Amino acid sequence: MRADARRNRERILAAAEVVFTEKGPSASTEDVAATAGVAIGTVFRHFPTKQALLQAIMKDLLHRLTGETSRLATEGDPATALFTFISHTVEQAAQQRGVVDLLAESGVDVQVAESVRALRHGVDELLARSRAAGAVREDVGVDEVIALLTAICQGALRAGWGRDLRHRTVAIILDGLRPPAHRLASEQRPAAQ
Amino acid sequence: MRADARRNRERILAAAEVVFTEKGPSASTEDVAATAGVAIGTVFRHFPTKQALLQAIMKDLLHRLTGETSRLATEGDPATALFTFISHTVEQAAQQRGVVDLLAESGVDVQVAESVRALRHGVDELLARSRAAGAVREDVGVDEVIALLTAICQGALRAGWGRDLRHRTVAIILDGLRPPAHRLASEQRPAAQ
Amino acid sequence: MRADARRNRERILAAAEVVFTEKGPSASTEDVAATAGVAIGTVFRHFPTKQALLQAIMKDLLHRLTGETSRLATEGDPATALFTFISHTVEQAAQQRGVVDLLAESGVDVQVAESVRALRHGVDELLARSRAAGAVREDVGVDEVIALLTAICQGALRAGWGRDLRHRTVAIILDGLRPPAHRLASEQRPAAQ
Amino acid sequence: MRADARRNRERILAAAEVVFTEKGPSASTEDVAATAGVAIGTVFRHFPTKQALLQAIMKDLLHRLTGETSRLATEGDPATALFTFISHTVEQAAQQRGVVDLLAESGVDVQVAESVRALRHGVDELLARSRAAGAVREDVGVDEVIALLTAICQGALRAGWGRDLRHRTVAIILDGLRPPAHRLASEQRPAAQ
DNA sequence: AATGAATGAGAATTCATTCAT
DNA sequence: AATGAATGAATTCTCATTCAT
Repeated sequence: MRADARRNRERILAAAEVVFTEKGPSASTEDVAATAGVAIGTVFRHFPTKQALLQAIMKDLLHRLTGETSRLATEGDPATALFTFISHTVEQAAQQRGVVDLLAESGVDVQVAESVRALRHGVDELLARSRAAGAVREDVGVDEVIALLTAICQGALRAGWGRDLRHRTVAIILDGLRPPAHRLASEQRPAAQ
Repeated sequence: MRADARRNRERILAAAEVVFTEKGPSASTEDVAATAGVAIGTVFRHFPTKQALLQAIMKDLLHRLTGETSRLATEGDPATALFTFISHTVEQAAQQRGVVDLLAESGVDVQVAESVRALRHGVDELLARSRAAGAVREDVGVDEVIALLTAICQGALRAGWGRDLRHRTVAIILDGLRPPAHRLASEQRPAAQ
Repeated sequence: MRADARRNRERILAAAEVVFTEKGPSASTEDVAATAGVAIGTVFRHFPTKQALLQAIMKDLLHRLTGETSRLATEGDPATALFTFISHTVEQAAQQRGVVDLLAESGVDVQVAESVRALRHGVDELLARSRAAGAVREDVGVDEVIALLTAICQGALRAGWGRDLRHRTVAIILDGLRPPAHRLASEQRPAAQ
Repeated sequence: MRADARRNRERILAAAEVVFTEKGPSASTEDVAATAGVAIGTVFRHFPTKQALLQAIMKDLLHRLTGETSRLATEGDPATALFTFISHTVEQAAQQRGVVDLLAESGVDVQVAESVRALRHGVDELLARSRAAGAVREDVGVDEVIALLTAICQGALRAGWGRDLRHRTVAIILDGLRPPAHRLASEQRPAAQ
C-alpha cells in the first residue's frame, strides 16, 4: 500500500471514530468521508462496506484494550490490575460513544470474533491474577466481568453519565467483585454528589 | 377521541413494542402499521413523528416500571424490595430489546422527562426502605441504582446474555450494593456455568 | 387499488416503454419517473425493483402478442396466419427497442415464465394450423419459430434495420418455413433496394 | 510503442474478450484489468475509453470473420462456402456472448465502420460465388445475409439456444436462401428434438 | 378518522476516468 | 510506461412524512 493510501486509511478511521462517536452508528458514510477530507469513493475503496468500516473501528478498539490488559498484567499490581483496567476502560469509553454502540449493534460476526477472543483472554489473565492475590471473589468468571464492563461502558456513553456518577457506579461494581474481607468502607468510596 | 380511535392507538403501541423489540429501533413505521393492521396514515395521525411513537413506548414502559416500584413499596419486604425490582426489571428487559434500545437511542428529551422523574421517585422510595432496613449501603444513591439498572438492561439485551450470565451479573451488582455485613457467601450466589 | 394509483401505474409502464426503447435497458429508473411525471418513490412503490419494472413491461408485451395469436387463430386464414403474425410482430418490434432488449437481457425468471408459456402456446396453435393447411413444412417446430422470431425482432431493433431490409429478411425466413411446393418466386418477394 | 506495451495491449484485449463474454458488456473495466493482470491505469492508457476498448474488440472480431470469408472464398466449394460461413459463425458466436452483445449495444459508430465494410465485402464475395453456382437465389442481397447472421448470432447467445435448436434454426434460414430447386427434403434437415 | 398513494431527501454502493507516485 | 489511489457523478432503493380520496 502506498504512503498516501495508508495515510488516508488512518484519516478515515479517525474520522469514522469521531463521526460515529458524535452521531451514533447510523451516521452516514458520506459524513465520515467529509470529515476525513476525502471523497466518498475513497472510503469505499478502503472499506468496501459500511459494516467493514464499523468492524475496523471495533477491531482497533478491541486491540487497544487488549494491549492495555497485557501492560497491566506485566507491570501492574496484581491485586488492583483488573480494577484499574475496568476503571480506565469506562473512562475512555465516555469519549467514544459510537464505537461502543457498534460493539453491540452491528452483527459481531466472524470478522471481529478473533479480536473479541483476544480481549477475553487478556481480561481473563487479569482476573486470574487478582483472584490469586485474593482481591476478587473466587466465584466470579470472565464472562461476568466482560458483561459488566460492556454494560457500564454502554451506559456511560449512551446516557451520558457525568464523571461522578461514573465513578460511583464503577465503585459499586468493583465492590461486588471483591471478597467480603476486601470491601471498601464508606469513606473509601467516591462521595455521592 | 372516538372509541375506535382509542382502540387503534392501543393497537399501534402494542405493535410498535413488538416490532421494535424484534427488529430494533430502525424498524420502519410501515412495519409497525402493518403489524397493527392499520394504514400508515393512521400511525402518523396518532403519533405525529416516529420519535413521538418511540417516546410513547418509553413512557409506557417507564409507567409500568414505576407501577412495580409502588407495588413493591407497599407489599414487599423492605429489605429485599429493591433487589427484587432490579432482578425483575432485568429479566423483563431481556424480552424487550427494541424498547430499551430506544431508552438510550432517542434523546430522552423533555417529553419523557416526567416519566423518568416518576420512576426515579419510585426507585428512590425502594432504596430508602432498603437502606432503612440495613440491606443497602448508606452511601448508595438513586442515580447509581438507575444507572446500573439501565446499563444492565441494555447489556442483557444488546449482547443477548443468557439467563445464567444475567443472574451472575446481577448478583455481583446486588452484592456491591450491600453493606459488608450482608454480603452473600459464595454458595448463596448463582453458580458459574 | 385507487383510481389515481392505477393511472400512475399505467403512466409509469408507458414511460418505461418509451425510455427503455430509446435508451436501452440501462436507462435509469429516475429517468422513467421523470418521463412519467411522478416522483422516484412512486415508481418503486409500484415496482419494487428495477427488474420488476422490466418484467412488467415484458409481461405486457408477451400478453399483447399472445392476444394477437388468438385473434389470428380464430379470424385469419390458416395458411397465412403464422406468416402474418411473424411479419406483424417484427414490424411492431421495430418501434420497441428496449422492450425486446429486455426480453433477452434480464433473467427471464419464474415471473415471466408463465407469460412466455402462454405465447408459446399461441404460436404453436398458429403453427399447427399452417402445417395442416400445407403452408409450413412438417419438420418445423415451435421452438425454431419462436427462436427466429426473437432473433429477427432483436436484430431489427438493435441494428435499426429499415423497412425494406426488414421485409426482405422476413421473406427469406418465411420461405425457409415453406414446403418446396409453396415457395415464392422471385417476383413475389420484396425487391432488393 | 515498446515491446512490453504491445504485449500489454494484447493481454488486455484478450482479457476483455473473456470478461465481456462471461459477464456481458456492463462488466467493469477494473474486472478486465484484473483479468489481464495489469493495473486499471494501463487499460486506460491503451484504450482511452471503455467504448474504445469495446470497439477494439469488435474490430478484432470483424477482422477474424473477414479473414474467414477470404479463406472460404479461395479454398471452399463456391456452392456451400456461404452456408459454411454462416454455420461456423453462429457456432462460434455461441461461445462469445459479450462480444456480440457489444456488436449491437454500442453504437456502431465511425470507428468500426471500416471493419464492418470489410466484412460486408467478404460476405458479398461469398454470396456472389454461391449465386453464380446456383446455390443461392438471385434476389438475395448482402444486407439480408448479414442481417440474418447478426440476428441469429444474437439470438443464439442471448437466449442461450442449445446446439440442436441452433442447427434447426440455421437450417430454416439456409433453406430460405436457396432457390426452390435446391431446397432440402425433410430427411436432410436436422431432426427436431 | 382512516386509508394508502405520492413525495423526495438521503443512503450505500459502483465505476469510468484522472492523476500523483 | 505502469501503477493503483482518488475522484465524484450516477444509480438503486428506503423511509419518514404529507395529502388527496
